[in-house]
Amino acid sequence: MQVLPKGVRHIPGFLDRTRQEQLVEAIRLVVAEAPLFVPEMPKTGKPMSVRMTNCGSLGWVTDRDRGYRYQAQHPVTGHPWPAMPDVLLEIWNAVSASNKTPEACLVNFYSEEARMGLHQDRDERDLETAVVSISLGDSCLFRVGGNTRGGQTMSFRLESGDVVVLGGEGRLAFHGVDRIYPNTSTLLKHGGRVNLTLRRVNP
DNA sequence: AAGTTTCC
DNA sequence: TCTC
Repeated sequence: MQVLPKGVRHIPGFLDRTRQEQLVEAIRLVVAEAPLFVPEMPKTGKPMSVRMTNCGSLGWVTDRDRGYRYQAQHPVTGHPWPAMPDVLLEIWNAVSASNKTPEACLVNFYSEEARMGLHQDRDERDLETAVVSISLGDSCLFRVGGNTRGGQTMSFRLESGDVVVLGGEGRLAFHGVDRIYPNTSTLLKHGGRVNLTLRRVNP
């Protein structure tokens, strides 16, 4: 019997099709203003397989020279990130159990081949407020474990419209994306998966 | 180290 | 707090 780690909440089908389409349109506008870029691993400069952008007052970025960080400007255009769409704030308010507002929405685009290795979200100064993750487009195999790298993990499928909340004991759970299942959704005309991660950065 | 790997 |  598969049991999610404590503090990890999977809400299948939280967003209906209309809501998902509303989100896609909002993200389309974000990407038009803040183009997707290829993040680099610290030190090595090795490109990650996802492409990303952000909206909100802060965005998560990484490059060879400066590593993982939050900053207020797009690393390529130098412009401020687009505002957080209201639809994202509504979802945050519904599931985060926080009175604080999210400062960052990281937008990760996964092509068929993209993966995300197991990691913790710990670049935020606020490690108490939950992290909220929204899946759109193609399904993926999501892996989640405990708060140490070597521990037990489990995996399950995430589908378009699902929401995952990492809160409480689950806030620092290791998690990643093992694979994308191509052509499993009609939401995105050109396929692929979009993950939206809402985070509070400052306490 | 959001790196290797767990997928199939 | 800054950096990876």
